[in-house]
Amino acid sequence: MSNFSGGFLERDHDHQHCVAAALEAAAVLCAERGARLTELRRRVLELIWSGHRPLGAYDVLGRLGRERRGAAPPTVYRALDFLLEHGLIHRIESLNSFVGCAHPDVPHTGQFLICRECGQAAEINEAGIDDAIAMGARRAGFRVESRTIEVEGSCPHCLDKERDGND
Amino acid sequence: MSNFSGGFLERDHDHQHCVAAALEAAAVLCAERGARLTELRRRVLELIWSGHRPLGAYDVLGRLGRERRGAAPPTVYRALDFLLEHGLIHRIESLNSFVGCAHPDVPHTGQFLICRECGQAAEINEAGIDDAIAMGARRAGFRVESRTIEVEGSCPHCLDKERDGND
DNA sequence: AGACCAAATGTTATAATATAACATTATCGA
DNA sequence: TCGATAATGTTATATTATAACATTTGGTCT
Repeated sequence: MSNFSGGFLERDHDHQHCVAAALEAAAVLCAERGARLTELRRRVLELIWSGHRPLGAYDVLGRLGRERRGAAPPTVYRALDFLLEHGLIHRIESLNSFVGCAHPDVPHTGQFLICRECGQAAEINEAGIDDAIAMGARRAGFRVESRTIEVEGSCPHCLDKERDGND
Repeated sequence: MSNFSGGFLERDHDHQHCVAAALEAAAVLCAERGARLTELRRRVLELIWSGHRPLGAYDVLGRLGRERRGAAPPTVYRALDFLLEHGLIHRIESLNSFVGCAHPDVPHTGQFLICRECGQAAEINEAGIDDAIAMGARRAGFRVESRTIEVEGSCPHCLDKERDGND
């Protein structure tokens, strides 16, 4: 599989289905692990999946607040911690925000392409990146425990728009 | 050059010299560019170079505050912005902190190995990483504008200590 | 069912990181 | 020296994140 997750990587993206599939996968995975995907956690995951755009904790809180009284920062951060622990979402360090993971079943650390125009983030899975990091670490005698790989730029869709505006 | 910058990458590290060299390089570079490396900016750069440990803005502020009355967050953030603009420091996204750049003359985006034990960060320059990212981006039709590459783990020095404590 | 325990959530307060907006001071070229 | 511009000072506040303790919920054991 060369394409990995959603957004601008796919030509015809059925987002309804994409969200439903993510929620279903999460349910299955939590059941397998005996982890409790409560209503709150499920709802936070759904909000994060509402777009392929990383969402900040306070964005989530804002949307949640309208429907659940008593929603406060810890409400959201605890749900996010749970989702992170189970690999259901990734944190985007450079944006202080969170995005859904399409392959929570396979342990991995994310590699992200983030569009500065439209804000969408796509997760890729380029073995060469991890290989090259392993190489660099080996040279330095360094033991790798986790990686943060976040690439900013312009997504194909926004590049097209740019060309239409004859750039 | 396989080693790139300081800290645990070098066997015998003369830190006095390392800081002095960085400050001198900054002075030269700013002179060339007609940029003003003021006393404040120079001092902030020096504080950041005080170790190969990324320093938070408020750490810098704390140290600065003792010697300069009227130091406030904007004081520090403005100096940091200047240093970032001129490539004299890098921002470590995953730590919300800042670390000196040993090669400000060569435009590049940093690749960091960050030790969870001792907190030191080393900058490496592994062409294969950028190549692999370029490959992944090309596959996705994505134009790369900047990269965040931060690898967490254990540095050789801390791995040694771990073994001494018969791990 | 009832009692209990642990996990999840609610609630209040506050810590840590970052920026906005406007006032003052320093520097440099004309 | 004057005036423009850049740098810094100052005050206030926005944004992101966590601590600490109270309450509720859900499952388990008898």
